Amino acid sequence: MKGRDARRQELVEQMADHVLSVGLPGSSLRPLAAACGTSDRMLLYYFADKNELLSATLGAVAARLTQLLDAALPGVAPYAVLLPRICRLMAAAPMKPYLQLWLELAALASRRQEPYLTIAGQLGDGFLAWTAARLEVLHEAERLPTASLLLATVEGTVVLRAIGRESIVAAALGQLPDDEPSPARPRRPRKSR
Amino acid sequence: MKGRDARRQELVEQMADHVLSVGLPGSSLRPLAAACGTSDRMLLYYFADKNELLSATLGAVAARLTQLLDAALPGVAPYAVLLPRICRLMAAAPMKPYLQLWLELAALASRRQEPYLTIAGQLGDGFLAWTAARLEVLHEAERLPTASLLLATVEGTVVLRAIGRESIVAAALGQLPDDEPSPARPRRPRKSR
DNA sequence: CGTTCTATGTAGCAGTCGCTACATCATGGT
DNA sequence: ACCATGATGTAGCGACTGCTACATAGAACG
Repeated sequence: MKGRDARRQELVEQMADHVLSVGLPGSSLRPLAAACGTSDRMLLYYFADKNELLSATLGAVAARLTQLLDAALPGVAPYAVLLPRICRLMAAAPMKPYLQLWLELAALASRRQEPYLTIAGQLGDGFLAWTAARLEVLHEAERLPTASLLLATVEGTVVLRAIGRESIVAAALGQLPDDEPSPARPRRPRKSR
Repeated sequence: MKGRDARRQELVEQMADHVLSVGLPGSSLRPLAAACGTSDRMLLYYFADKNELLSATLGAVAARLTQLLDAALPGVAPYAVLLPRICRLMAAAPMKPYLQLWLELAALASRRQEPYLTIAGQLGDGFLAWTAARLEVLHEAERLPTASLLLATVEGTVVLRAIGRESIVAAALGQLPDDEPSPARPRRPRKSR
């Protein structure tokens, strides 16, 4: 009885691993159960149905992502610096599973399917808050609009990278400083460090 | 014998209708066949397998999208005007089925699955070319980087709208002119204040 | 006329999907 | 000692998946 919630949490964490590695299409009950070392029968013993099970799992994934993002980029920076910085963060290997899942969520949310729409929406809000908190801004009134614009652009680079067009991302960011706000712009990064 | 290619084309167009209305998840053989008034048996008579069938269908969808986009926005405009203009175009009703499909494609492409990766990549290139052609730019060298940045931001707004966050899109575009490049910026158009 | 080729129907295969009915076993409270 | 409860296995259902084997009708062609 008391172990029940604990067991649920164990399962959720293991399912989160699985969902992150194979995504939603590979997350039917039997593979999920196998990844937990149990049976589909038991998953539906601990969870009412697949929807509840997936909601819990995606919640856990979201929590991990939040933690991962909070750990990265502790500093604050103005728009022109923050944008390429976040884009590079999103291109890093540890983010890949999350972003693949994120796109699957977005596609399902686009068809207004629950629970995906709600979960994706919350994740989006979290993203925006995280971005806004890291944005250095002259007037407070600019913070949310600027963070929104920044978030949109970052999301766009995620899509472009997903379809194998890193070149477009690079060209887009070429419009902006590499890292520190450098005034003149030779595309070659400085060799010293 | 010769009617074969014509028949294939008929089927492709009808399947394109169906895919646009229900997306890839609802596009298994039997529903697709029903939408064409035929049987799964016949689809696989005209196409080698589901992959070939889907590739052809998505190609037709891409052609329609290209036509639709070329018809819209004949004019040329600078970055700050073109961005909100394209974003508004993407928010228009006729674009919705295409963008839902686009996100599904992006999600599959993100997992490097063929033929989706290739098709999505080509669509992305088309988008970029289309954007670049409509961008008014001071120096030709800026065209591609600027169009890339614009495209990324537009794609981002598509994602944000997909997850039901039109508010974020609005905030982001609030950073930019509504249509004509007007210098001062009271958010309420034209009226007194 | 007879044959051959194209188009189509009917049936079904082996697999997966989410989900459930039923049986069993162990444990712990009374 | 008995029984209730919780945990788990086994088996299966009905629907769906992509795909195929077989049969057949009709048209084309010799």
